[in-house]
Amino acid sequence: MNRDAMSHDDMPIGEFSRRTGCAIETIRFYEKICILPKPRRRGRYRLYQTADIGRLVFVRRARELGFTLDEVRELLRLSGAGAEACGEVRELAAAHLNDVRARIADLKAMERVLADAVKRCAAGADAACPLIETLSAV
Amino acid sequence: MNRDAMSHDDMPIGEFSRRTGCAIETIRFYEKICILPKPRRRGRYRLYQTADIGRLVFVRRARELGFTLDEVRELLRLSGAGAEACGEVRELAAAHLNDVRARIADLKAMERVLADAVKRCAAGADAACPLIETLSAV
DNA sequence: GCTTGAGTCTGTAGTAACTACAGATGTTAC
DNA sequence: GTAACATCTGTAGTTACTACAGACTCAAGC
Repeated sequence: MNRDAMSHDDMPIGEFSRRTGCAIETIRFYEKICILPKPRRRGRYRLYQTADIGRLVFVRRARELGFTLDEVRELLRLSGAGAEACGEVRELAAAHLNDVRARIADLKAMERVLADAVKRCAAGADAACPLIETLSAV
Repeated sequence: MNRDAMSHDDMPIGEFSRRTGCAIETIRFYEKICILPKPRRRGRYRLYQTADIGRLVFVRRARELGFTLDEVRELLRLSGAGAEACGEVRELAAAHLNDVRARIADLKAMERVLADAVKRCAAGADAACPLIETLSAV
């Protein structure tokens, strides 16, 4: 077994994990669902290269922005397609932005109701618990 | 088989579903995980009563406010415990409210980044796609 | 040479809160 | 009688991981 099967640029999954901030299990998971390509191996051990870091960081950032993995797949495809894909990317992002805004609106509605009930509860002016009353059928 | 096993107040799951706005499958699911008690049966068919509606509506409202089913279980327990449980209810709700606010903050951070990237993309002043650039490693 | 510890491997199951069937059985209307 | 509808049980799918179990590999120390 040739030790030089591993070049100076190669790193095992642990280092790849540290350098991308992505958990080892998540890396293997991304490989299984084809978000990341199958890496070279040295025996049964995966070998990653510095150049692979970019793609995984891209994926993690997209996830942090709330894109689903299906959307991330699409973004990865478009990111390799050059400038003419920009319109499609924008459409995807704009749709996702709408989604995010809708979720914010939903959460704000929850917040209003909760904050009001907690406040009334803390004030203690009500006979029954205002929170339980809010939830109970009238 | 006595048809009067069903009293005038009894309803089958379909009507219970319509009157609570909760899907039939969800009702059976709630029963399985003990959010709802096992109802009486007429043969193999479930029978619900008008009085059962309140509990399910309570559950659905709590869910709409973003409480988890574990929290809902707790709320149900506390709602039967009378006025002295009010403090516990408030604590639970206040913790959940914090959670909701944290999620709003996360989503707003996403919104800012996305909105900015979409705007720059639409302006078209950049050479590369600003959205892809945002996601790519620097 | 042997052990110990760290790192990695595969594969499976668990999480949350449903949702969507398949395939059987029961009830109602005509 | 038969067709249409309602209900039944049980299982599997969804999302994006996370957490093992149990095996294997490798380098360092004695």
